[in-house]
Amino acid sequence: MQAKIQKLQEQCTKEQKQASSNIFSGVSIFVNGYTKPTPAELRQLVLAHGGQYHHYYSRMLVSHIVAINLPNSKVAQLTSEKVVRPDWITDSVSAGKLLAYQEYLLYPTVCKSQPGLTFTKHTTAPSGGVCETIDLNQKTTRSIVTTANVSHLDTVPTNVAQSTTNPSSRCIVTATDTITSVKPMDPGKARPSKTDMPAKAGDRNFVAEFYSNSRLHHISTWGAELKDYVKQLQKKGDGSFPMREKLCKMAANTRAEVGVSTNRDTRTPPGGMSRTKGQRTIMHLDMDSFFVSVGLRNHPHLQGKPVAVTHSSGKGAARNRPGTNIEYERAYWQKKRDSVRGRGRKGVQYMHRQVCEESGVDTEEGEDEDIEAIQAENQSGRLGMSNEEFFSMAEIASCSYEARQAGVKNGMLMGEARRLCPDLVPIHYDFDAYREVSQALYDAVASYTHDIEAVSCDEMLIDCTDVLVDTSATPLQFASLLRREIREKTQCNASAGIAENILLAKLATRKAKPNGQFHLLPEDVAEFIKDKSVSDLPGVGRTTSSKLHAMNVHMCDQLQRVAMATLQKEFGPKTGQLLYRLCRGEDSRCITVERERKSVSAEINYGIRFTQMSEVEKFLEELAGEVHNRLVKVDRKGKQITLKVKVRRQDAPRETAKFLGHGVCDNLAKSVTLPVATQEVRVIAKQCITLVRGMRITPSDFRGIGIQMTHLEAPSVGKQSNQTLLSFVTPVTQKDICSMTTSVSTTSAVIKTTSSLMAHQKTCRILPPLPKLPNLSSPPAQVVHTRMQQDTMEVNNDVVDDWLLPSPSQVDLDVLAELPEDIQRQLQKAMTDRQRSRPPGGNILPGHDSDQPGCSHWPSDQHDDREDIPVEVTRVTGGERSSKAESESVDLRLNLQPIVALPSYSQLDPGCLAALPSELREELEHAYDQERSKRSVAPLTAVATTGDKDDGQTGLTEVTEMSHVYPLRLEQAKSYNSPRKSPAKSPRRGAKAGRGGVGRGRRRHSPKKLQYDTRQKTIEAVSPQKVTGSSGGDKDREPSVSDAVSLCGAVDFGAVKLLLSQWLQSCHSPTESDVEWLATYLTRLVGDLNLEMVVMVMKYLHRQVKMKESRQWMTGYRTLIDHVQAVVCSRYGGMLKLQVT
DNA sequence: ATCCTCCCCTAC
DNA sequence: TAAGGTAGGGGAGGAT
Ligand SMILES: Nc1ccn([C@H]2C[C@H](O)[C@@H](COP(=O)(O)OP(=O)(O)OP(=O)(O)O)O2)c(=O)n1
Ligand SMILES: [Mg+2]
Ligand SMILES: [Mg+2]
Repeated sequence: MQAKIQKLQEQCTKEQKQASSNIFSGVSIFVNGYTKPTPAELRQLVLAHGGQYHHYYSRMLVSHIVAINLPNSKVAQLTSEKVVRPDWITDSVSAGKLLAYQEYLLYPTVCKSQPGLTFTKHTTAPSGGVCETIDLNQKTTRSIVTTANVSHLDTVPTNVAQSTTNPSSRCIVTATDTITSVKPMDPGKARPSKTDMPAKAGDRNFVAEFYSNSRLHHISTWGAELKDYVKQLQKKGDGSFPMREKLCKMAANTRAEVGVSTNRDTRTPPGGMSRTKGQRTIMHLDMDSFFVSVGLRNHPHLQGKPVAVTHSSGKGAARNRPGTNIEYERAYWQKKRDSVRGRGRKGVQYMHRQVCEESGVDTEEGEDEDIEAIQAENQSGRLGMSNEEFFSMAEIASCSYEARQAGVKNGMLMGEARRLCPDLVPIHYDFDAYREVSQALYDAVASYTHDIEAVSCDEMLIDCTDVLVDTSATPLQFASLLRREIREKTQCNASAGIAENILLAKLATRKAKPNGQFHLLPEDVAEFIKDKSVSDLPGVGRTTSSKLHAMNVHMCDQLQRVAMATLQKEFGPKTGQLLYRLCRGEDSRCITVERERKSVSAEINYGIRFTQMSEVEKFLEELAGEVHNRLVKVDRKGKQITLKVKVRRQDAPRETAKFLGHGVCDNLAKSVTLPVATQEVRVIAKQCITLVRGMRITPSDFRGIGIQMTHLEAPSVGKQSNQTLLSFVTPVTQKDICSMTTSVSTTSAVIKTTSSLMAHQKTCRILPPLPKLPNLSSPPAQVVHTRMQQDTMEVNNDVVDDWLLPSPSQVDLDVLAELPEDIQRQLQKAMTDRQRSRPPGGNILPGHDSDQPGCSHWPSDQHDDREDIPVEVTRVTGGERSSKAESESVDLRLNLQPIVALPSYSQLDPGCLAALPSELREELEHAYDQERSKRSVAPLTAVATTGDKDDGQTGLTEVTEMSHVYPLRLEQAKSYNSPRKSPAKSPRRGAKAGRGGVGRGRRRHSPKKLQYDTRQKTIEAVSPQKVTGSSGGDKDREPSVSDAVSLCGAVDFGAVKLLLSQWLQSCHSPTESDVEWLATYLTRLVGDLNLEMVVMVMKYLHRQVKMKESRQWMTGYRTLIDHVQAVVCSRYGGMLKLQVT
C-alpha cells in the first residue's frame, strides 16, 4: 500500500515538475468516462499547466468535471457541479490562459432532464493527496464515485512489476484499499497516443491490436498449440519417463507408512492391479480459476477476495453514448426470452415453470443479453447512486471462488457481476503469464506420461492407466504429486478428478474444486450422477438443457427415465444416445490426439464499423492475411472459402450497448469453392471481396466479419509449376488482376467433382468433362471440351458468361495460376471462344458494380439458361446467440447470382404432384416441358410466383408442406423438438436450389406496386375477440377453425392470403405498424384457438418473404414469429412448429 | 445407406 | 468504453 501511494505521488510530482505554465492553477479536474482527448491526455495537459487531476470524483477536491456526455440520471444532484467539455482544457492551453469555463459547460442550461454524473452526493475521500485520494479506512469504494469507483489495482506500471523477477516488488494493495484510480499512464508503455482512438476496424493495426487483447482468441490459439504440443510429444517421446521414479517412491512410502488398507485411498487398488481388464483410469486436471490464479501471483494481498480478470477498468462507462439505445437490445433480448422457454444455464438450477415464463432466467448468469436487459432496466430505473449504477459491458474471463460465491460467473459482464458482488476487484489480463503457466502445466504432466489429451490451456485429460501400473501408485497419489508440482512451478492451484471415463472425471473435477482432488469410484457412480443437473453434463449446453427442460427433465435421474428411442427421436441418433449414456455416467470416448485439422478461420466481431465499401474490402484483405498466416502455420491449403458476416439488424440501433460491440445482428454466410486449394492471401482476399460485394450490405451496417477455409489439403500435393504459372498471368495488367475478383465459381458439387477429376487426369492435361448439374439436362461436357480445343488467348473483361464457364472477368487469375499450365490454357481458350459466341453486356448490374470494371456479376434480372451456374449462396441467420425461432437460418439470397432450377422431374414425388391443384400441376408440368424442349428450366420461383399472383391458390411448397406437416400440432411438451426444420417437412421445401433467388429478378421486372391504399386497407382489421373454450387442458384439443377473427374482413385463408399478397407487393418493406397489426391479428387467432390459421398465415408469409429477399421483410417476419411463439407459448405452454428458414 | 453442404451447438 | 474467437460434433435434408 505504502509503495503504491508513494509511486502515485512520485508520478504526480514528477509530472508536476515539468509544469510548463500555471494556467490551471487552482483548477482540479475529474474526467468522467471516455473523452476526447482521453482522460490520460487531459491529465497530462492539466498537470503540465499547473492544475490538478483526480482519478475519481470527490466534491471536496474537484473543481471541474470534464466529460463529453453523461449518463441520463441524477442531474439534480449535480446542480452545483461545473461540468465542462474537454475543449475547455485544450482551448485554454492553446490560448495560453484559463478561459472562462462557462463557455464550455456541457449543459449550459441545466434543466431537470439533464443527464448527470453517476456519483453520489457525498464524498468520502478525506485526504487530499495531490494526485490521488486514498483512504485506507474507506471500505466501500463504491461510495465514492460509481463511475470510477474501482479500477484495476495493478495499474501501477505493470510492466515494471512483471518484468521483475521478484513478485513481491510489485505494487501491493489490499482489497480494502480504496485506491481505485490511477488508470495508468504506464511509464513503460507507449499507451497515450495509442489509446486515444477507439479501436475500430480499419484503424491501423486494428486486427493485431484486437487479437492481442482478445482472450477468446488467445485461449483458442493456445488450445490448438497445446494439442499440437502433445501430439509432438507423443511422436517424439521415447517412452521413458524418469520422473516416474518419484511417483514410485511416493507410492512405496505411503504403503510402508500407512499400510495398504487404511488411507483414504483405501478402496483404490494401487497400480490398477485389480482393475477390470480394459478399464482405464482417467484423470481430468484443471487449473482453478485460471486467469485469476495467475493474475493473483502479482497481488497476493487479493487472495481470498472476490477478484475478476476483465478489461473493465472498474470505472463505469459512459452509458449514453450518442446513438445508443440500450432499450432496443433490452427489448430484443426480452423478446427472445419470450420465445425461448426456460433456457437453462450450467449450474443453474431449474426453477418451476409456468407455461412459457422463464423463472429460470432471472437467476441465469453469464448471459450478455440478459445482462444487457438488466443494465437497461437499471438505466431507466431509479437514480440512486449506489453500486448498481456501475455499468460495464466488459466480460469477465475468470473470477475467483470468492466471487463465485456471490454468483459471479466466468463470461459474465462486469456490470452485472458488480451488482452481485459490489466488492469485486478487477485485475488485468496477463496473457503472457497464462501461456507460461499453461506450458508449465503441460510440461509437468508430460514428464510422467504422454497419454494426454489437451482440452484447453488450463485443462487436460490424462489416461493414467499405464503410469499407475508402472509405478504402483494410486490415482490420488499421482494427482497429489502432479498438483504439488504444478503448484510449485506455477504458484497456481490445480484440481483433479479421477474416474473410469472422461465424463466422470470431469464431473469429479468439478466436485474437487477448488484446489482439491476427487476419485469417483465405479460403485459410487450411480449415486453420484443421480442428482446432477442435466446441464452439468459436458455437451449439454443452453439449448439442449432447455429442450430437456421442456420435457420436464432437469436432473440426470429424470433423464435416465427417458427412453433411448425418445431421446434419439428428439435429438438425433448420436446426440440422443449421447444423452442416454451421459446421464448414466457412461462414456466410452477415449482420450485422443488432435487429428487432421478440418478448418482454419479468422473472424472479428468486435470493433467493426465502416463507412465505405473500400474499408470493408481493405479489412477483408487484412483478415485474409490472417487466414493465410494460419494456413501456413498448419501447412494447409483450403479449397472452400466461407465469408461470414454479421450485419446490424434492420431495426437495431447503430450504437450497440457494448462499446463497439456487434449488437443485434443478422448472420450472413457465403461460400465459394475453388477449383484448386489455395493458401494465397490474394486469392482469399479477392474471393472474399467478391463475396462481400455480392451481399450488398450497407458498409455502415457491418458488425462482424470472418473468413473460414475448409476442405483443407496438404499444400505439397497440388503445388506444381507455380512460378511459371504466375508468369503466365503476368501479362495481364494490374488493373485487370485487381478487377478480377471472382473465381471460377460453380456449385460446390460441381467444382468438387471437377477438381478431383482434375487431380486424376493431371497427366493428360485435358480439362475433365464438367459434371452434369443435378436437375438439368446436361450441358454436354463435350461442348466444353470442344471449345477448349480452340485457341485464342486474349482475356477480355467484358464478357458474358456461358453455360458452364464463368466469365473471364470472374476468373481469378490467382486461382487460375494454381492450375497446371495446360489446363489454364484450355480454360482461357474455352473462355475466349465462348466470348465470341455470345454478345457482351446485359449482365452488368445497374449502379453498384457498374463503376467497377471487372466486377460484373452474373445477371440477376435475367435468367437465361444459366441455372446450372450455381453460385455462391448467401444465408441469413437470426441474431447472434440464436435461439429457437431466431436461430433458424433463412436463405435470403441477397446476392444476385443464384439462379435456380426446378428439380429434376424424376425427383418429384409423384404423389405430391398429383396432390397439387390442377392449375398448379399443369403449370409445373408445363415448366418441365419447357425445360425438356429448350434444355433450360423455368425457375422454381416462376411457380412460386404463380402462387403469388394466383391468390386463391396455394403454391407448390405450401401444398406439399401442408399435406406433410399437417395437422400442425401444438408442440407443448414438444418444443424441445429440434429448433430446426421439422422432419416431416416437404422435401421440396428445403431444396437449396429451389429457393428464392429468382424471385428477386422476377419481382424486379414487374414491380407493379399496389399502392399504399391497399396496405392501409389491409391494416385495419376487424376483431370480435371471441374467446371460445380456453386454456387448461385443451392442449390435446383439435384447434377449431373459427370465423370470428378476421383480417380486414378476410376470414378464410384464401381471403387473408389475398390481402397479404397485396400487402407484400405494395411496399418495399413493411412498416412497423403493419407488422404490429398483423401481430395483433395473429394474437387474436391464437386467442381463438385457431392455430391452424396462424400456421397457414405464417407459412404463407414465410414463403412470400423468402422470395422477397429483403432483409426488412425478413425482419418483419421474424418479429411475427417471435410474437406468435410468445403468445402461443404463454397460452399453451408450447410452441408452434414454424419455419424461419 | 452414405455422401455432402450448411448450418447450430458446445467448450474453453 | 472494449477487445463478443475458434474448431469439432452432429443434425437436417438433398444427391446419389
Ligand atoms: N467464458 C469464459 C470461460 C473461460 N475463459 C478463460 C478464462 C479461464 O480462466 C480459462 C479457463 O476456463 P475454466 O472453465 O477452466 O475456468 P477457470 O479456470 O477460470 O475456473 P475453474 O476451472 O476453477 O472453474 O478460460 C474465458 O475467457 N471466458
Ligand atoms: Mg480452470
Ligand atoms: Mg478449464
